[in-house]
Amino acid sequence: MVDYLSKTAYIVDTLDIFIVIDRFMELAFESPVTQADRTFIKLRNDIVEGVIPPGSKLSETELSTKYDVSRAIIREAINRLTASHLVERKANVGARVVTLTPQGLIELYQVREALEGMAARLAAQNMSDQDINALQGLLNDHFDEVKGGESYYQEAGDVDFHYRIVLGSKNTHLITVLIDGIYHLVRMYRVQFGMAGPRVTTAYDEHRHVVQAIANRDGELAEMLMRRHILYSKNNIERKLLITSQS
Amino acid sequence: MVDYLSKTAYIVDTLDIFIVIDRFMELAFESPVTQADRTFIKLRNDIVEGVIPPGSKLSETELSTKYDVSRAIIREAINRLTASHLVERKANVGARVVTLTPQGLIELYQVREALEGMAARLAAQNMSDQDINALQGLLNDHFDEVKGGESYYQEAGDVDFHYRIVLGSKNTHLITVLIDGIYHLVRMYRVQFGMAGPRVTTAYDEHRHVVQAIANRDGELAEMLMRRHILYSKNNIERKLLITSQS
DNA sequence: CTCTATAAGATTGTCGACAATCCACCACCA
DNA sequence: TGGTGGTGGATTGTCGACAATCTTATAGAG
Repeated sequence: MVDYLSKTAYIVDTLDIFIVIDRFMELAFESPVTQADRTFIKLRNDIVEGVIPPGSKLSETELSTKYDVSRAIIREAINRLTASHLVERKANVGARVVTLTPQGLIELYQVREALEGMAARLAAQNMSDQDINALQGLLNDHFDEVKGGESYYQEAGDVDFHYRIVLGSKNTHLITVLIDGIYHLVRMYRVQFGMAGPRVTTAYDEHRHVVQAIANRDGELAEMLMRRHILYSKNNIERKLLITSQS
Repeated sequence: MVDYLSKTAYIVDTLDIFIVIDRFMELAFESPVTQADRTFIKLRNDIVEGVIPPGSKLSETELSTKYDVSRAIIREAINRLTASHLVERKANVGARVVTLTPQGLIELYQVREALEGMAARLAAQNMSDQDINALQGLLNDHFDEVKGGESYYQEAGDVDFHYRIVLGSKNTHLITVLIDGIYHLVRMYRVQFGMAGPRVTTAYDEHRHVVQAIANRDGELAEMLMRRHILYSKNNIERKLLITSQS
């Protein structure tokens, strides 16, 4: 039998389809094996989706009955959520879901600008030609959707785009900080402040330019364009916040 | 009695000295209250200092006897270390101290460049005049040391300098990611690869320029200078790595 | 001799109970 | 009435034991 396995890639055989997952994609796909893993993911989702609203107290005993697991598991889940900045814990007092503020959202986007800018720079240097082709293909699919008037671009396509570039940086720290730290918070803000909003077409063009720079292996330009892209997103969101707070 | 307390600052009364600590400095000073806190800090220190060498297996039972606490506490400590990227854990198998590679060090510095660059930009915008004065005072003290030939600048002064600017950004995420995530890893690399090295005078000048840009409230320049400073550090370290690996 | 399957041992995952701490309430006093 | 101190209840922190899983050693088959 052929040895498909190596140190940097392994094969998943599902329904006769072979999928190659390199060691960086592993960081994006969390595969829960233990019960604490599953509970952590459930809890995180309930927090991000607002089922458990911001500022709520997370009682360990209460949650342990609600999710039907022991308190130890809830404790571990809460600890992980604390590391993700989704909850804050005070010793001997308890944990609360973070409260969201416009200022907090701005700070989040400042970190994104720095990290994703660097990610784009590194992606231009480290992505394989194959990955870049796939990324361009993704954008073409998006183009059809945008032209066809379907504008669910933001929610799915935008995430996909940013993920690919971040993974393309091949920088472990960059990837983990963004994917299992910051992105969940961003999603939480999106849900809570109710912004699935448009900004479809311009964002699409910005994505195109970033990919073009990466394809040209121009890291410096890729970083600049990505930073602008995120800055525009931030400004766009700030404008919406002003509008909704006025009404 | 006068109310010294407020939402953003509180007072520590020690030996008749009043120290004002704002909510950002809290993020740098970890005050262990629970036993898990103390064990976490001890374990982390032993890992960073090399008492527990890279790649070691962290047996929960073994550590629980060694540090004289229950296994639950060791587990929590290990979980936190995992969040700090100092150890890696595999479900049902165990945790190991991370192994250090030149490539890993480069990736760390890439993240530092992005985040601390942004920190400098934000510091130029958010630091108080008072903080900036204190920072300049710090540099003057350093100058006397450098001139006096004492070159322990790197280890203490350098850390102090970078901490102040990061805290000056007033960005919670930036601060926590760097201070309780990345800096410990950087220190671990320093210890393990044995580099307390010089590069004193040039680094000092670079620090001066960064502070000058911040004092001028020129965020863009401050970011550029900080990024260059870190890039030079990285190149310097890479050169040393080459030399030591040759000999 | 190599490879596979099984079983023993050891390690991690999970649980419920006990201890330590905090918080709100209430009585008491100036 | 306002403040102070103590007490009871509830919540978190810590522990040891049991269950589930992986690893290693061993025996057997091809």
